[in-house]
Amino acid sequence: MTIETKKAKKSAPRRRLAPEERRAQIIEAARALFSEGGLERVSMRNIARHVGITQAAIYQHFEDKDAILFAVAERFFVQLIDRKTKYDNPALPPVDRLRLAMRNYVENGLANPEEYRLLFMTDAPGLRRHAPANLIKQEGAGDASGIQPSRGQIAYSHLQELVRELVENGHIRKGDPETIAESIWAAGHGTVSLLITHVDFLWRADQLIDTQINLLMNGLLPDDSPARDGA
Amino acid sequence: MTIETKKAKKSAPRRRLAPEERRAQIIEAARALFSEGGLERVSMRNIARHVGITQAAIYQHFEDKDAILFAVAERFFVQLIDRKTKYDNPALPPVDRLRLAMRNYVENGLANPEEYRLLFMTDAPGLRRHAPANLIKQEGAGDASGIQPSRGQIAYSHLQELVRELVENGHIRKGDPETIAESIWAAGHGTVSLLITHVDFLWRADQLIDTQINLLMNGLLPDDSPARDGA
DNA sequence: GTAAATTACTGAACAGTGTTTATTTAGGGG
DNA sequence: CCCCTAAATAAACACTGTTCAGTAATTTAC
Repeated sequence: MTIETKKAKKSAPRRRLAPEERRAQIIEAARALFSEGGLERVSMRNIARHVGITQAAIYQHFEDKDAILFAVAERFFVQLIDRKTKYDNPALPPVDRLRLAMRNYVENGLANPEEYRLLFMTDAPGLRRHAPANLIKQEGAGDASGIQPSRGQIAYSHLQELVRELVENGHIRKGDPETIAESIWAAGHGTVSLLITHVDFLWRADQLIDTQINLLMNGLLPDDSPARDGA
Repeated sequence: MTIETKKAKKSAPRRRLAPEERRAQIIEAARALFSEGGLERVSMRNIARHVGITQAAIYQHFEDKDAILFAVAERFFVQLIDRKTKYDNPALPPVDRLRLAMRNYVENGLANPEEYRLLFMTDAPGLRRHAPANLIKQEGAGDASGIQPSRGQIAYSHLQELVRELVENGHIRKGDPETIAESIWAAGHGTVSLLITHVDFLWRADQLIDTQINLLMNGLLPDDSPARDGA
């Protein structure tokens, strides 16, 4: 109760860490906060509190908040690609591979709703500023431009390639592969996006996912295809 | 330069308006700000500035910010339903009506991207708190519960009814009408949602929309339907 | 016509946000 | 051992939504 009380709150001894270690701590704290409570819970002060430093110290390691979020978001694509290479089998009939790819996409989205929302449903030009190039699709991708593609671009290019193959070999109706790939993405994205946003809507998720995939495949496959229907 | 300077900034004479008039002003200001610069531009202080009052005065007319946004959002559904009753024709073949409905939905979404994002892509429990009931789909909708449906529910019920009719009359493959309606919504939503979010992606929007609708219809229609294909 | 009640409105404050600045200090290299 | 780089801090800025006591303009009551 003395006048000295003001000085009583002595600041904790300053602990200096190797940049890469601190960086990892920050990303991990952000990731944890993010997937437990969404963007709303991720504030610079909150991250700093969990790491044990002050908010301003973070700027020593990241340009701004979006740079942290971008680092968190990249994990999503890593997972998506990991799961893809795990479940996909080039020996399978290409049509089945497309089915699997859609399932994989939807399930990965539903399993990481916050990351999904951040990457695909938020108008985040700030976020995209930190991507090596375009987050998803790159102009003149495949050419010899020096920029290395982001993980999002890699993931998308897998779909592009698969569709191109399907069209070339006549496994699906003919059409512009580029547009068809976009359509497939849109169908999958619509499903994930609605399910994670309108949680009070009375979805029967499994049924919706099956129906969505079946409808799309039915629309894509030629009438004489043996893989048709089922729905 | 006198000491009086502090008092020099005389506050403008206080103009008191009828509540309904002020309310309309606030909604209009919010709507204008919103559709020109998105949610980011809509702040209580910004709205207040445009109306010519202080931010605190708004709380005399709206419980909170979400209540204003809800009022803005309702306009979207009004438009959607208006356009529907304008372009839809019960005399048309039901399959064509579904095509038109999808087009209408997509175009209305693309024409009002900010409202679309707010209503369908944002996790806004606060917004939904102000809806008379569920924003879109109501448990036991159609029964004699006293709650009157929101405009979103009305719009969605139009789709439900159309699909039910199509299934009953065998115009599309059989299946659970509820799930099929959800699938159709998901396909349309995916398209709108991607187009308005990933603006730097190199879409060919018109082509995508056509393909998406054709794919879906092809998936829905029985093999012997004369309305098939085209894509 | 004047007094009383109602309420739209103001100004100031609170706790939070992302970011910037000047300053301190920890820890490794010469 | 000292010095210097850079990681960390404290404090501030401008913004956010919201609350609250007090003021003043309009409506009601007599």
